[in-house]
Amino acid sequence: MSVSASPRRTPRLPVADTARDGRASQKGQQTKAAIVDAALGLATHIGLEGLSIGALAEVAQMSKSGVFAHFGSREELQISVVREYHARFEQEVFYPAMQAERGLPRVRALFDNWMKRTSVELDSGCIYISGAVEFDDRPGPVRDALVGTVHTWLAAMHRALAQAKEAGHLNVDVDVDQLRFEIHGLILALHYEARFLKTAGSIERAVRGFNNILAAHTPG
Amino acid sequence: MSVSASPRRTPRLPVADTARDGRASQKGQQTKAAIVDAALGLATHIGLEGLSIGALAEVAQMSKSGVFAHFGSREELQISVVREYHARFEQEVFYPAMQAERGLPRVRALFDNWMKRTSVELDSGCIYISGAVEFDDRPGPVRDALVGTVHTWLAAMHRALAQAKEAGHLNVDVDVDQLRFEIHGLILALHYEARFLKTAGSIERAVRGFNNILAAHTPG
DNA sequence: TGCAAAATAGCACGATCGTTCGTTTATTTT
DNA sequence: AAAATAAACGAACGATCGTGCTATTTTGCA
Repeated sequence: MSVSASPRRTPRLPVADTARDGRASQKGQQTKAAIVDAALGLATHIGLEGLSIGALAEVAQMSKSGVFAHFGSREELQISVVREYHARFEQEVFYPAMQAERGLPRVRALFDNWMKRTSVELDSGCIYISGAVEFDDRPGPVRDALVGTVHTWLAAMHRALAQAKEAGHLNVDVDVDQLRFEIHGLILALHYEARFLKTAGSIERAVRGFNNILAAHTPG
Repeated sequence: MSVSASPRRTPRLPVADTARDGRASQKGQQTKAAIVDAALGLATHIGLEGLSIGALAEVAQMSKSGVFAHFGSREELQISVVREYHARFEQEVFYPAMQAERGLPRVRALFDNWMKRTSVELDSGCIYISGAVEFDDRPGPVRDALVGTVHTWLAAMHRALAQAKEAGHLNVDVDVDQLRFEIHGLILALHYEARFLKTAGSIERAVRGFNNILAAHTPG
């Protein structure tokens, strides 16, 4: 029987079945993971929209239909990529920073990791940024997934800032949302100028910008 | 004789011949202008990469080949769009601001117009930003055209800031490049949060950010 | 070891892509 | 007016796209 012989029209949705039971080593899961890994590599270079199943199959050394069967639709593939990116972002940026103590240290750690990721991936690009451009007025589940994960991340940043304020590391009158907005701008400028314009010293500019912002809002 | 019976291989290059002589009203020029206008409208919504000759022909109510003949290649079409966007950007943002007096007033005018453009075009998008994502690691003439016009604009902003410093409107120790970087970040954050995340109040955030930056670098 | 199920391949489809070519229609020049 | 040039069209090309089928192979379990 065919894999895609589901009721009809509905595109299969194999999705979040990362082995509900103990053994997660059904062959399929691990090839799917490999495909998503390759897809992420492609998507960071050419964007979620540029990601094609044919090119992906070539990279993964599989047939188009073999790749396709794992997702049921291109959209589902894109969403998987977004989720994978989110997971790695969390792993590289968020969790390590949570080991820094609450308040300014943690805020600094978050920003540092964020910046590091943005500048390390200068030859691969950030999906949160490229995806924003590709899906800013293209409604649908991919956009929803993107918005969701970005919101999650920005909310984490917000929380860290709010805690810094509570801890007295920031002035009492500081507007946390405003701070978050300005910090976000620094990252975006870093990404734009370093990756697109190839302007030297962008990382240092971002760091200085961050310090400028903090200086304006820290007591003393 | 056929229009496209040129030497062979070389894609025609009608390009920058906006009527070297007096009368610029060769029929072709004005349809080309109309096509570029329509192309710009499409490109701001779906990006330079999303721009297809088929879709453009439909919008322009012409045949695909009729549209194509005006450019000789898709790349040349994209470049034409970049140039047109640049021209309008200059007209809307740069020139009006040059009537404000040198120094801080002009800097403010430039930022205001830039912001206005970024937020007015919230449903259409900025090609300098979407193009940066689409062409950040895709070398070629389109990328070159984009980088060139963006540099031109950022240099203009830089100049205005330098003049403000000379005029004593900014502290003598201020780093103009740093300021420009941070201001650029505010615009990018505005574009990202307002257009993609649809966060309310982003414009006010950008304005406040701008004032914060200036406050940190103005005397008194 | 055998068998059902899952995973992958193969092939074909309709659509759309950029581009080429030959022809026809408009416009301009003589 | 005719002759010459420019502009626009229509059809076709090879490629690639996502997706739908049907086989075939591989896998995991009895």
